[in-house]
Amino acid sequence: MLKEKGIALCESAEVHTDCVDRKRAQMPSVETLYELADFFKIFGDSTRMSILFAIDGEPMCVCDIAELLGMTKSAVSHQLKILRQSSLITYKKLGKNVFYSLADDHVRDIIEKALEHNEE
Amino acid sequence: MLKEKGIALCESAEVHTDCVDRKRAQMPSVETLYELADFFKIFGDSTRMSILFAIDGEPMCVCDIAELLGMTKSAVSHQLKILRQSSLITYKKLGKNVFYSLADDHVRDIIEKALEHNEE
DNA sequence: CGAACAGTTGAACAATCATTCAACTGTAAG
DNA sequence: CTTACAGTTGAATGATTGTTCAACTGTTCG
Repeated sequence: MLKEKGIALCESAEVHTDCVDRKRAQMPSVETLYELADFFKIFGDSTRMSILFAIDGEPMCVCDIAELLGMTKSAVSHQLKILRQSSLITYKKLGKNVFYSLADDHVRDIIEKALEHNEE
Repeated sequence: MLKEKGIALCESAEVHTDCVDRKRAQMPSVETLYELADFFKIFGDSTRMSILFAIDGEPMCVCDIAELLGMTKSAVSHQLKILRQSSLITYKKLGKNVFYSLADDHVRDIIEKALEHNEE
């Protein structure tokens, strides 16, 4: 039964394995999927998101970011470490202060795309 | 001290409040920041990311997605619910099966942007 | 040198979250 | 009607994770 059909919908039990096999061939590697998820995970926290907006345009030191966000320097520093390890931000020491800024424009692009989606 | 300077770097204690105030005026609302973080949080899981790739192009039923990912139908269904609640996917009932597909092209765009970043 | 401030770090705690398990609904077929 | 399969759901469990706290490093300034 159900021998016709090309790539339409999988509707019988026999076709399902075909469907799965076809999909499996198109799927990205497991490593890519994990990297992608880990990448988005970085943006999935309001503190980190706030920090990214804070240091956008003009670099800021930890102390000021903490005051801006109403958080402790420690909490901010922990999140800055995560952002640093993901190469999303860079820093520059100046006396007692450490100034953080966005690593590149790519970060801005992605957030902007999400903002567009958000406004719909 | 340090009376000159325009918008350069904040280097003394007095200027810091200026810097913070300036930034505060440019920051998005707290609600926007939370919405943005919550949006990215959805993508920040490898199972959900895999599901999005699976149903890209051709719709798939829960059963097949589960087999493709090597997971239980229950685990997949739980994640599908989250994706549904975020309006990232839609579904269509056909007999015993429920076929899921991407809600719009916006989702593809964002993932593609991340893939670009990932390949650098 | 010593006090004060900026920043980092590790452990502990609390909250969040993904998966499992079992029970359930609804549809298709014998 | 009854069996079998697809899918959903809620509670429980285990893992992950953000924040707090305290201790520490390093720099500036008196």
